Amino acid sequence: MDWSRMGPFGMDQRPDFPENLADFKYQSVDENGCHSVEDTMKHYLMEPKHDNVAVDSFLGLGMENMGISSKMEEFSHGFDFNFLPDYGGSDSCSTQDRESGLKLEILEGFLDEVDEVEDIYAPHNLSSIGDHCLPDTQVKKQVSDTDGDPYGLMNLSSESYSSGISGSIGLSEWSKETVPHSEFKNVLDTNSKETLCFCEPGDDKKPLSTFIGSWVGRGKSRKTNSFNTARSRSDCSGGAMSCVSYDFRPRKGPLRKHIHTITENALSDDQLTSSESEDDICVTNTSKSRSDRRKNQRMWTLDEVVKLVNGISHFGVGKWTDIKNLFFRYESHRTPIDIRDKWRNLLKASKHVDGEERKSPARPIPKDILDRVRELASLHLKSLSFVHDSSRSRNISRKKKKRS
DNA sequence: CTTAGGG
DNA sequence: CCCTAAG
Repeated sequence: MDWSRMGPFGMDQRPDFPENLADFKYQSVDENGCHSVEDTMKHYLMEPKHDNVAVDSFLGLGMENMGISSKMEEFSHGFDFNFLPDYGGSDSCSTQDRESGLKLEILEGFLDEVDEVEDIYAPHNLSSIGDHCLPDTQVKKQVSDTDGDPYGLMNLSSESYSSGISGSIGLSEWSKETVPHSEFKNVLDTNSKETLCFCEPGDDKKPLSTFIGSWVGRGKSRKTNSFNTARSRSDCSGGAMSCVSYDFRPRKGPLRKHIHTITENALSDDQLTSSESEDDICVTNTSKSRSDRRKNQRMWTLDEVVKLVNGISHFGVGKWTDIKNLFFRYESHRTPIDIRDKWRNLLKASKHVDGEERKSPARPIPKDILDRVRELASLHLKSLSFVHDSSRSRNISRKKKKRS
């Protein structure tokens, strides 16, 4: 395959591209005049392949302005596309799994049509949990097969962290990044993916009930919001491809009422006993004191921090929504704002390091990560000043034009 | 809606 | 983590 001609997702690997057109047809039966098969298909066929992950935004530097876009090709050659999920189904999923998954997807599609309440999902196939955890070993092997682990990521991941790290990109040292395997899965795999959260280490471990709870969307227009990619790629929330919002964080105001409605309709209370759902249920007093606020606080795991840093080196500083959608898609908490806040804190921490590590923070951030934070920060500043300079030069040239 | 900044 | 104002 000629990878150089492909975007990050590859030609055949659009995450939301239906694998089986015949099956897909069934889904698109539409009585509300939403999407005809043809329309939807056209949509899929015509749209650019990867408007979400622009290669040239990898460095967050607006490289096209720096005149290195011509190098994009050699750039692409440098990529190790191993991090891409295999949508062709050659390794992790048997064809059988895939088919049954698809059929269930169809059923869910119907349910989705019937039920306005935002997407309640059951896993396609619980047995697929194993399948999805399985690539772990391969994944790790890949990492060690490529040139190692410059940021000690492997050390950060516990043994059971099966979403793992599935590849690296052969750029300069600083921009070498890893992309979480689980983040790149097909929409069809959505639920099995949520199961991957089981395997995540640290205090973020989610019990089954959480897992169930997070099938319930947050409601509101967050549907397209938290699933920005869906909106930008094609409006799949309209019918055929159902998109899930995993945002389940409690909110003040009318939204809370909505969540209650959903949960009451969808799940019995004893199913909602996990930490995450508890948050939703318990926090009924709308006016929270400052200490109560902390109840919602979820410590950032090291893995999350790494993901954040990777996300920033991927999209650049400020692309919080992009980072959320790509790297934190299945962290139901962690809104783009949270991510931004964490970055701000990291920045603070990275600046403090040279003085004395004041009061040795409870959860010290590894030095290499802080180094990377600093690197990215300085890079961001550079790009800012670059923008500034270019805009200034533009203005100057405008003035010159005006004169002449 | 998304982001930045302040609390 | 939350709130608000600005693009």
